[in-house]
Amino acid sequence: MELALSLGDGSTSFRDHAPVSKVSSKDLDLRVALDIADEDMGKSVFTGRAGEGARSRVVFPFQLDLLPFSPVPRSNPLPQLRLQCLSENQRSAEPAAILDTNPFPAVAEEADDGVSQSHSSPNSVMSSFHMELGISGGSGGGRSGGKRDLEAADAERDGSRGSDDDENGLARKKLRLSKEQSAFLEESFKEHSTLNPKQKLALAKQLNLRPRQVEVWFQNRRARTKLKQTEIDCEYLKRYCETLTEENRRLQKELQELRALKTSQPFYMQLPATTLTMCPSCERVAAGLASNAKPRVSLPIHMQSQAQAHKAAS
DNA sequence: ATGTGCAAGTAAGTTACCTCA
DNA sequence: CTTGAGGTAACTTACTTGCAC
Repeated sequence: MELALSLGDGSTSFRDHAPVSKVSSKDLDLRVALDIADEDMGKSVFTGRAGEGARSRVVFPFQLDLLPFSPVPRSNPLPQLRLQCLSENQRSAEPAAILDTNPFPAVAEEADDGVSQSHSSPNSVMSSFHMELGISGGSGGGRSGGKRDLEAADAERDGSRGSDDDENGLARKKLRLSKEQSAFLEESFKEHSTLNPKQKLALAKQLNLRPRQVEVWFQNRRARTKLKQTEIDCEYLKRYCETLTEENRRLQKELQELRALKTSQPFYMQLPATTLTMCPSCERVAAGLASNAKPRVSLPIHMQSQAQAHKAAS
């Protein structure tokens, strides 16, 4: 058993070799797999304008296994996030299946579909979307509505926004997407977490939603993904901290033993440190410890900068 | 080549509605 | 029936980027 432990300096390229760091002991089995094709992907996926092809393809399967004490069973693992920004060609590809159980004709691409789209998802028993007249306040529920120009611009942009609602004095009403609509959007999100206008229109048409609804759904979906990832990161850091604390405790104990050994058996301690190692069964020092042992635990790349900053600060 | 204004896109944060225990 | 919590659709704001001038 090697005792080398480090936060990692980020020099390890996860791209070049198997991105797995593993720590094993009798009470710990922690495995982190990280595959990042673009190191600053965390930013690059969600920034910049979609559909410009600047980033042809970013794939980052993120897998985190925390065993055996993880509260999350392996049968129901934390979500394995696999987000892709597809190339332009892939983006333009039409979804294989068409899901449209709506008896009403799709009018999502129409310029001023606000009212007509109030029929959105009439097939859904879950849907509560209906435009109620006579609710005071114009734009939804006391909202300021101070951005009329922007909303108008948005409406003009994709022919979907609530300006027409406002003009009609219609309050924001919450649409509950049907299971079919949600499932289809989820499938689409798996293929690409951002949409170009063409895809947005196509999805809206297929699902009989307004393009703005599809856009909002993807925005919220990305936010949920990020939130979930943050929770995962937080949980991992927590366990990582516990591991470090435990290792620190063990090293302190070992140090005490070595000091005691030095005073009682000075000849034994004349051996070079590189020949010392630890017996895996009794966890006491023996010969063979590598002085240049590699770090056995490393953080995911996207956490390393934080850890280093923290390290530097302390 | 550089600066500026605009349009379009996104993330982050917030609000409001709906469902359910 | 009421209520509070949680989920989520819709919205606002701030920022970035690309393009035309």
